[in-house]
Amino acid sequence: MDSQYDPKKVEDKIYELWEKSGFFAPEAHQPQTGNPDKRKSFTIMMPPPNANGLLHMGHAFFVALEDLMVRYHRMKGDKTLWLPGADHAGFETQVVFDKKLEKESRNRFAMSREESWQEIWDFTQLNKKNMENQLKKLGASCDWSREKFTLDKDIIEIVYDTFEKLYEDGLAYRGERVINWCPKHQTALSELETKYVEREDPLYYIKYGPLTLATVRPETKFGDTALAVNPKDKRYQKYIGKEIEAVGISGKLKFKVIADNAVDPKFGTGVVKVTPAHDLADFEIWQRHKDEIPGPINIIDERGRLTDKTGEFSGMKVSEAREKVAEKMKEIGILEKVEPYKHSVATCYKCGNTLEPLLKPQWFIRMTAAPHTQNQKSKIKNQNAGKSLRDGAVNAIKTKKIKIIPQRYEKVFLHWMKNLRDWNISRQITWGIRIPAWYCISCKDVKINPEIKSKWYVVRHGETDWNKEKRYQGHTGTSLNEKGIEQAKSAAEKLKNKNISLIISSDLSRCRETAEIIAKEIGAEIIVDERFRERNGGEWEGLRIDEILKKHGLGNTWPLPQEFNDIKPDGGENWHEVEKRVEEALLHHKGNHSRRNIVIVTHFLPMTIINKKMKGLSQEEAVQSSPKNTEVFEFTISKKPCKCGSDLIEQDPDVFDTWFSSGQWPFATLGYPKNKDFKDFYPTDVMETGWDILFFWVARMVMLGIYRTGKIPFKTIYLHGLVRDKDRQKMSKSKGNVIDPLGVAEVYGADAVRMALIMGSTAGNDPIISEDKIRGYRNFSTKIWNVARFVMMNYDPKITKIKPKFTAADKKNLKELETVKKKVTKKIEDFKFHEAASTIYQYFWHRFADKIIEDSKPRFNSDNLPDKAAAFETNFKILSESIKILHPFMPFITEEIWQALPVLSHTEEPSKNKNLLIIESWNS
RNA sequence: GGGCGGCUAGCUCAGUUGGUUAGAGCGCUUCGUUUACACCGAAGAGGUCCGGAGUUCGAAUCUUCGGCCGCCCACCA
Repeated sequence: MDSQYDPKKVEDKIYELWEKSGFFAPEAHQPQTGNPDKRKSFTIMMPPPNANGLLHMGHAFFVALEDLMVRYHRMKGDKTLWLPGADHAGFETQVVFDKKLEKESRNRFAMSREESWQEIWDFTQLNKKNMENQLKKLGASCDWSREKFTLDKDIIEIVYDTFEKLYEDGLAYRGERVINWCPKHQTALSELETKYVEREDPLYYIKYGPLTLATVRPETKFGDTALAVNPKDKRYQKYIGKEIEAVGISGKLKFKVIADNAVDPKFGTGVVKVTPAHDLADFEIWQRHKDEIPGPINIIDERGRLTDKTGEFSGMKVSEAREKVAEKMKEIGILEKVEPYKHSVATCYKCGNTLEPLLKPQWFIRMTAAPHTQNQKSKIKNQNAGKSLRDGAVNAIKTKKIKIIPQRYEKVFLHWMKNLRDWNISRQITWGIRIPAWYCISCKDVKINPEIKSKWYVVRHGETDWNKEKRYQGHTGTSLNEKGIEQAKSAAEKLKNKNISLIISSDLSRCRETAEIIAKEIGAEIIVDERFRERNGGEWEGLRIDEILKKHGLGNTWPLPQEFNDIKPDGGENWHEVEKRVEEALLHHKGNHSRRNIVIVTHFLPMTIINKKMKGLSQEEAVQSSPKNTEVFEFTISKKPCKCGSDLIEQDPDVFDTWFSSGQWPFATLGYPKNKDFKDFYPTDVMETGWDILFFWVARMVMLGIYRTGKIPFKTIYLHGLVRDKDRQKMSKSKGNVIDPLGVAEVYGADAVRMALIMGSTAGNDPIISEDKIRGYRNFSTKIWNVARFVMMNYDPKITKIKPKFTAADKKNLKELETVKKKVTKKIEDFKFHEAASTIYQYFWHRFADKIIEDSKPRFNSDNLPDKAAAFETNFKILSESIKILHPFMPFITEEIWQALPVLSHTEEPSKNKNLLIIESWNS
């Protein structure tokens, strides 16, 4: 054995040994005693790291804590499962990806949904792979065979079922509401994703006829629909219910004055303007006074610019418009005064931009309402049935079914629960689980998780030279050019893996060629139907489009004017005739092939017509959405036709808030409700995670877990803090104080990093880590190593066969070891990991190494063999027992030493340990 | 506007239901190579436990008032 322990030489080797043994899986290890079927289970769901980057110290921290518990319970003989996973992390990943695009001067709004999805998918898969390796380097003894990704098929199915159940219970609804909108990321955010920052802004006092009101947002005045005062405010009694006339920027205005309790008479002048489209409070005022005052007027768009309803300010950014509007008000004399004013402004927690309250249809979850039906699917009978999501969770905490460590967070939890608002779960980004809400194309009726009969993909042929030269090409058959062939190939790529068995093509060569290229890729049969031909141009064939337009006295504008469609050229067709045959064909094929996923390869005009027919568009709308070469239109046919008769449906474009799906993690990963794992491991035991996601994640897991399964998702919530540097600063790339856990693990060993994270950190408080500290525990590794070296140096198989004569001190020392073990056990059970760690650290170094071993040294020099044997055996016992106790904290070095220790026997020949330390019994 | 946490050795932190002389690591001082380890050992210096008042035989610990630092929550136009 070398005088110093080299983690680089052993860690990978040891991890491989563990992994190959299969003991990370709960069923692999059967304890020597007791009925294996009656074993207690111990389960931790690993908080799935976001698959959008590398692991940082925070991850290393949870690995240290969770692995400690898991290894301890595994050694205790529990059926121990630590289930690893990765999170697609919707918005977070989208932001990372958007930044990456920005660097490459691209942006997601210019990409198709499929394109950006695929790219993010590849990106996350790569990260996921890296993260798995990193977790292994840190020694995580999780069951890789059960690893889950939040976008796994089975997880998505469970998430969909939950959504459907919520919908049927009346707890999920689509509502038009004022939501927080980030103009940079172009998506709605939940209450939790907003960060309020204190800001000083001008407070404008504006004259509205006889009244004056104070506002920080004069630019929203175009969206005002009323004025409001407090009903008890004596000053304004005479105006309540009356209409007042005011001079506005764009002429005279009339507003009704209403009375609402939300108005604070002490603030400003006690009068507020009501802008229901751009302020949540105002929106709610409007809802209470729907009959009296006009509804919302949208005057700010998704990019944070004023809309065309604002006249000269249209297109301006909000901040710019604010100044301009105020100037104008000053000009016309309605701006009374301006005061500086401190208030908090909602900003995007990611980019810091000011959020715009906008009115948008979104899906919400009711947090405080009881489910209004007990649908057939919910067979769960328990005390939480019929309770709101909130009440179920509150109940679990109050009755201590779920304990939070540290306990003070129970209060925080309950307080947050008290103030819950409905949860917006729609996000307008591509990356995430698409909401399984579908709408009937004609009557917009909502269908959740509808059964889909088939999908139709309508594709336009690739480019021909005539297309390129902008010449009219109706029934003339020309071939694809080189670009056209490439286009057809890329269309084929998009249609791969869609289970398509039939291609219906126009018989014209450019379509047939496109169809053949697609068929070659996806392996479907082709049938031709000449009714899908392009409009016959007759005398126009081969002429340049602009010539044709000129000849008929039509302007050369795009889209082509209606008159163009109505003309019937000599020997050709007009729009109407094409429409007739295309519709006929469509009906025919729908009758015959509606159960199959099919591709129709056709032309510009027939495709426009199909789009019009399928989606019930007006001709004008259809023309607006005309296809480019090889563009694909997708149609979904529902198994069950809508009440209105149509069977075409389209899916909501939005995706779920990430936390909606990860909120179902504990039961979804266990395959609720069918999988045996669910029975075996749910409720899980400990949810170990950071306090910063108590509301985001933990609260949602409690609510959704209870709602869906009727049982709490975990018994104990252990919250850890945020890892900080030695100056108590948050670690961040911009501060340059980030310590890469894998980097330091490489130098000092994963054991040292883990120990450094656990020592001196208590639940709920921020742990402090520095390279010095890690170096300190590397030194401890060396100490352990050398103690083992010393003990084994005195190993002599001949002496071990001699009956040892233990001294009183030996007995006392062995007794003390037992006490230490009991203490460590108790501390672990009580979730006081740092105390457990420091107990064994203290004992091992300053009792065992410094005292017991030192005292034993002279005994090895004597010829008193029974005493020598006793000295060795005492040391050996303390060493091997300490190694065991240290294992959950420092798994690698302890396993390495364990493997080097012989099994002591007074009778038989000594042999190597057969067991791996990870499954050595803690109790014996 | 509510609420939470922290304040203990030069630094970073522990400190169980109130109970001897308040602990550890790092740092500092002196000494030391002996059957492992200098990534070590021995000895040592270093404290008004944020401040005041109270309860108690006894307070770092409980109560109360105040100070500073950090954080969370809340539809302040």
